[in-house]
Amino acid sequence: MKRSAAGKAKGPSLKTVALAAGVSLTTVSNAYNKPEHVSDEVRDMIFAIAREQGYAGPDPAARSLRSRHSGAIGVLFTSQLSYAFSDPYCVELLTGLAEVAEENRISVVLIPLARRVVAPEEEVRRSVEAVRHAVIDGAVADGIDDGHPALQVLLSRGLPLIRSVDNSESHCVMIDEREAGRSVGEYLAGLGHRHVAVVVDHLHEPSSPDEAVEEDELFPYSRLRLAGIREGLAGHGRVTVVAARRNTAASGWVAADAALERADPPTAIVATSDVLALGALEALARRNVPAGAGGVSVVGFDDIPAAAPAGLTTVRQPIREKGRLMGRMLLDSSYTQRRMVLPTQLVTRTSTGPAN
Amino acid sequence: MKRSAAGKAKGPSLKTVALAAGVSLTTVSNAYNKPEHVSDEVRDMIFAIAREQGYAGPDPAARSLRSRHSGAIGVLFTSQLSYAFSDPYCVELLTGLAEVAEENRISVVLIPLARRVVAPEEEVRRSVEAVRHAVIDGAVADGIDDGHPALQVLLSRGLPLIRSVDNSESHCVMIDEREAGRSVGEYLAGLGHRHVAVVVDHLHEPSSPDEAVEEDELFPYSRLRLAGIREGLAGHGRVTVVAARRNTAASGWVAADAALERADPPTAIVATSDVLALGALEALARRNVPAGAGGVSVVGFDDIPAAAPAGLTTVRQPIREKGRLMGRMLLDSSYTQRRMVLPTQLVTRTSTGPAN
DNA sequence: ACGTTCATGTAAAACGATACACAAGGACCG
DNA sequence: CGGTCCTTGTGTATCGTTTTACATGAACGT
Repeated sequence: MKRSAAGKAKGPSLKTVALAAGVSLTTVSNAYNKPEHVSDEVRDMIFAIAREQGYAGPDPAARSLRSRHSGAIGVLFTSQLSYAFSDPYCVELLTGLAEVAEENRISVVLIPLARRVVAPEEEVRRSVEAVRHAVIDGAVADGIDDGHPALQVLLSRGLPLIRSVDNSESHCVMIDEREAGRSVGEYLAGLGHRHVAVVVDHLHEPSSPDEAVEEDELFPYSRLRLAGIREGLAGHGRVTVVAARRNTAASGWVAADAALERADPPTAIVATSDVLALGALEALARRNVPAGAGGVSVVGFDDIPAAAPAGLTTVRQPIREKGRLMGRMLLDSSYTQRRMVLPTQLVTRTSTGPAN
Repeated sequence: MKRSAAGKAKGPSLKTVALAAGVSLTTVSNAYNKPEHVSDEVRDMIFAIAREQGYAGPDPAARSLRSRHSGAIGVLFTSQLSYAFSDPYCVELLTGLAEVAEENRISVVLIPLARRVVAPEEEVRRSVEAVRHAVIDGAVADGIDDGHPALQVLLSRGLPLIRSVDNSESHCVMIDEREAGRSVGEYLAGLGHRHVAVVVDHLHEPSSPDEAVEEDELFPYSRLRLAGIREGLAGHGRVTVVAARRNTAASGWVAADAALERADPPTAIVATSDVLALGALEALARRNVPAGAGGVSVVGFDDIPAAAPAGLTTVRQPIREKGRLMGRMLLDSSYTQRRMVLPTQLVTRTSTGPAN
């Protein structure tokens, strides 16, 4: 098994295999990609020689370059990957997307994005690079605000993009965020609530929950939900906005606690996500204030799996289905639809009741 | 803004930009990749022309082909992606890995693998294809049994691979699964348990929990844990093995229930994962049998986040740290270590107590 | 004034595969 | 027997970069 050490020791390639097999480049390529175009004998012979040379099949990068597609799609996150996995909403969406990707035999590339508004220049540059370098055929971006430079790059690369916010320019799968908020406002107004605290998920991290909230800097969905809530309350009640530092139960706890601490505490707390709302429930529990009837009402959004066990009233949206649809819209060319609005539904549980 | 329609309408490329800017290909390339090698003036000019042409920067596939690296690593799962996200162990591991990937500005490609032993031929072929086509610089494979064809492909592609099972041939970050099992066996023996049911996560789906379990077909970790448990009991007690169809609480419930239904019910149930163990707790609750002292003891493995709230006795392993280390071993070239064994620790909670 | 270094920039050769157009030899058909 | 397919293959031209090695002129110390 001695090997001649002459010549440069380059790895095996289609060429070396073709040479050894005495067939053309194309034939070897076909053996891998279009087995039906090559006779069984020749194909087996080629594979045997490939194995012998330690050739693992066509190089994916070269294939992608030449064929102009890669068999992978990207998922853009507004946050760190490491955080995304702890967000039930993200996980659920990703699950739906992954289902479709699997059906289509496509793999999924996770790409974290910096938060545009506040991220240090460096962060943004970094996420643009990530998108620039990603070998993908398209992407899904959830909850990323318009004009994030990374989206621009994606678009100018000519890649299809599916989003979850309303935008006439790109395809999207969305819910009517504002309407969802309104249903909550109306519901609370109907229960007699006159002062509602809204815990919002903030784009940047405010130094304290008391800091005035710049509504420009909210995530698109937070802004719309907040607007909807105000609309739904329609003058029946006033709103105090409290910012959470991050979309975690702990942050929700802190923010809700600050609201309850006020001289004029609210009779209801709405959080722009269930995770925050669960934190608010925690805040109430620690203060021995009951949630719902006879105490302070709490409402969330999304109806993540943990909401029901906690008795949390929330606005349900079909998260997993949303992920699936985004995937289909991206991968299934028979989907001609450009824009899809999914239904939402207020699910009342024990965390809400009439105002005290 | 009329455009000459002559010539083929190909997209912009380094070449078109270089031509329009009156500089060489290399210079344009450098403007993107080695900004310090190009004067500010020229660079800005190049970017301006690029923007004008709608050029989004060097093509990732071509870059990968030429430079021989892609800025992405793969994660191989034994299961469907859609399922992996609902497995707390996976999520935790992924989180750790993602942290490191982010630090290194590397993106993560999710690649599902078919279960080798039983998967239909087609499934295996499909997962091998997925690995073949993935544009990655290396991969992490957790809990995948030796000799899975996809691993072979990866290896013959010459990609670095980090695994979580003991194998002298490849780098790995692991725990001493057997020892972990033994600690449970010894613990239960010490508590006086003489009959222990072990709920194992099975590679294939047995038709019923009563079916004889082929230990060859267990996941590597299940097999080792089971062996460890036997060793720990060391003749003080006997073991009944029950197979769960999948690694979910529901399956754990069914399997545990079957064990409890026996003529000679066990006094303790060990499950090879916390998820299964939580299902076992559920089974006890439904039967109004207390868990732990005065009832049936339940032990799990891994100490996932949900274990503590449930009072589940379990063998803790530093899952997230494991993910981080796998990532570092793959990405940080200063990590020369080939093999790393992480500590485990039996964490006793309320789900265990003396045998009745 | 001379060699050395630095800052810029250039030219040409890979990188490894797939698409496209076409060819040889049978089979088939009327 | 001539034409038309079908099967199995073959060459060759790209795909769009990065690399490697080299060129140019200015700056600089001695």
